[in-house]
Amino acid sequence: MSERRVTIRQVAAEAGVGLGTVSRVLNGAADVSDCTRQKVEATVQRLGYRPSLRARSLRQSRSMAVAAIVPELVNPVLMEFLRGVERTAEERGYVVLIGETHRSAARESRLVERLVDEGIDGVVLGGPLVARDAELLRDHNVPVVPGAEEAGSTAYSAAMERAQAAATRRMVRRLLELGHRSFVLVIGTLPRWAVIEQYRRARTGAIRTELRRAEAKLEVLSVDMSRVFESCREQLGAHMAGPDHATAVISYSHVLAPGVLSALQRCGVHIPADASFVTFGDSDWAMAHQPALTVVRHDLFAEATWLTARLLDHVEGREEDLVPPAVEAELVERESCGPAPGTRVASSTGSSARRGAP
Amino acid sequence: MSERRVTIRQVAAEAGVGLGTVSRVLNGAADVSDCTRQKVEATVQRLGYRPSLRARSLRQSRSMAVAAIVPELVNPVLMEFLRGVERTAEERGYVVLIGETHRSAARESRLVERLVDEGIDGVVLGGPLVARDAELLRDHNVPVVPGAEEAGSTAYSAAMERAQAAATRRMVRRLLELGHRSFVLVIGTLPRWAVIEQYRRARTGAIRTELRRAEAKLEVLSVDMSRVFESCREQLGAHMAGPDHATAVISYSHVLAPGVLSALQRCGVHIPADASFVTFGDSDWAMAHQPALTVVRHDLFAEATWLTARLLDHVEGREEDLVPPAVEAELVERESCGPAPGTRVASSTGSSARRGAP
DNA sequence: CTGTTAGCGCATTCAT
DNA sequence: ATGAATGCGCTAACAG
Repeated sequence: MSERRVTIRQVAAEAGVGLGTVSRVLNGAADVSDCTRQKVEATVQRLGYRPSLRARSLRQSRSMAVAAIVPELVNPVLMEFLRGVERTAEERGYVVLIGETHRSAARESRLVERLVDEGIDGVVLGGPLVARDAELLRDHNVPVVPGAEEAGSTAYSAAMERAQAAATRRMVRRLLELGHRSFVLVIGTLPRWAVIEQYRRARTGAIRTELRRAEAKLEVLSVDMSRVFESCREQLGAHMAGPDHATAVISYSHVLAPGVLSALQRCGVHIPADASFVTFGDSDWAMAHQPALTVVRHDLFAEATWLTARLLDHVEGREEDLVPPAVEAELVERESCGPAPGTRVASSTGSSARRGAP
Repeated sequence: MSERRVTIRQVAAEAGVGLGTVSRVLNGAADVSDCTRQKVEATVQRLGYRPSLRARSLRQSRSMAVAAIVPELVNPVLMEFLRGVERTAEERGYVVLIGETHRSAARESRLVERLVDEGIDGVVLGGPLVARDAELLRDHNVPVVPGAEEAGSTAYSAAMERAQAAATRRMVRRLLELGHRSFVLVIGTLPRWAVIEQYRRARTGAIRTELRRAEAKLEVLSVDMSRVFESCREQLGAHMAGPDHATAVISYSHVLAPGVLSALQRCGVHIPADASFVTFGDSDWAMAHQPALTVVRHDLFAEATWLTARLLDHVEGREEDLVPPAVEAELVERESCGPAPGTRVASSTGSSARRGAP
């Protein structure tokens, strides 16, 4: 129907009022007479006028858009994160630009530059940024959550790490309690600025500490993320064929789990009879797997929701310093963990069995 | 560092050249002397100047941004779609706005209006749109792929439907060949404008046709998407308890599969001994499941890639009418399908065994 | 080759 | 309460 974009001038002309008046009506300014207001609104309707957000953005230097930067979109766990961002942004009238770095510093830089040039209102991070990009953002006064770890770490990321570490420790202890003494941790090879690097440190640190204390063995296997299945097969095949192979297998990431499970099966390792299995990150599939998978679950959706709300508060000037929510990370025990082969376990104290939907 | 945004004027002033010259250098116009070009570039560097994309957008009425509209982000299959869009958009210098309708008409409308106002360059659809929104887009000359089905359907969606139907038929025939005569199709209850509605029609149509021809029984179970696990348990529990329960279970969607599998297991149904299982949509988890799942796979990533490329070609004026690619949909046979209980099967002709990563 | 002018569509001063 | 002017930062069309 409409040939050319209808502008605010046309509305003004058609309604026989001044240009600014239309603007006032649109923005719900208080001081407009009911008479003119209705006249304008009618004209707006009739002409099918829609204000141009880019003109508005240029004028107000606010774009009502935020960006979510994540390493990759394949990871369902990061999807949860993205969902959380999208949800709260949408609720508050913002759109979200998706930024996938593909774990490439070059792409990340291009992306961040583009976002800055776009005049984005803020960015929420699903993973760490290389220093240069973080600086660029800071130099252009683009708010970022979680905030840069100036002098250590922010209250939020500290809480997050603590939660991760705590759940991880519970997981390891439970495994030790079940008699396991030989562990293998399967981890994806990643560039130095890996997925939510803070988590990584928290997790691996907790595992190492607990295991050292119990004088248990830990082998770390790095698999090639670009060929997870094959790589898992090779690495685990070699390891499990060895004389004293692990009886407890920990998958560092939700995306790794299928590869690890598949490899284990091909090695003829039965879960949980021959070995126990646990992974970070939960999903319906982990629940439906047979046996159902024990996981360390972290509610990234909730986290993203909270972070985004915080970002938008900041953007909108309203600096309510919300207390960080209880960042939840929990051990969900299901069937993939059992006593180490040839072990008799007394009781399963301290286990927090959960089965609810993820 | 930078107090205020540095503009093109400052660069011009600092470099001692005209305003337009800087613009020319920035846009790589041919007719600039090397001398001035270098002078300008140096100044740009020194001042850390970054052109404002919103000003540029306003002027050129092109935003270099496209939107991807999907019903939901939870579905990993739609994620694949989103990945495809993001990938090719990024390659060509566009950013992508994510639009999640949450399967709500109201949200969809808000979203589309916002996108139109934003002056988006185009939108790629991961699901159908309500008529009103499609019109709004059309009225504002926003290109959309897949195109509206004017007078039936576009060449593309026709090809897509054909591919879906063909793979679905192969799947059903294979099941019949294995001796199954009683089927159950588990499907999510959705608003009328469901996920990629075209697929749905293609799939269910193909299933019904094949089954009718073979005089086999089909029961359709609708589960509540908001509580998949519980709903599956109830529905399937009731059905499988009946006297002549199905021996072949088809899950309509990838997100449904975990719920269905879990319910089946709780019913004491062993796969594939007691019943065969197949789902639409593949993933690492489907491969790693025990038994590994037979699936009808459709490469949504490839599809999104192609669609987006086509959209951008259109946006950029270059109207190369690419021939639709061979839209792949294939039956991937794995271990979750076997002969119907009490049946002896001759050979497994016509089966296309595949095991590659998804 | 380069400087100047005129808007893109809007919100925001100012006057009235 | 409202109309008129100013400019957000940029590109395009025009002069020189």
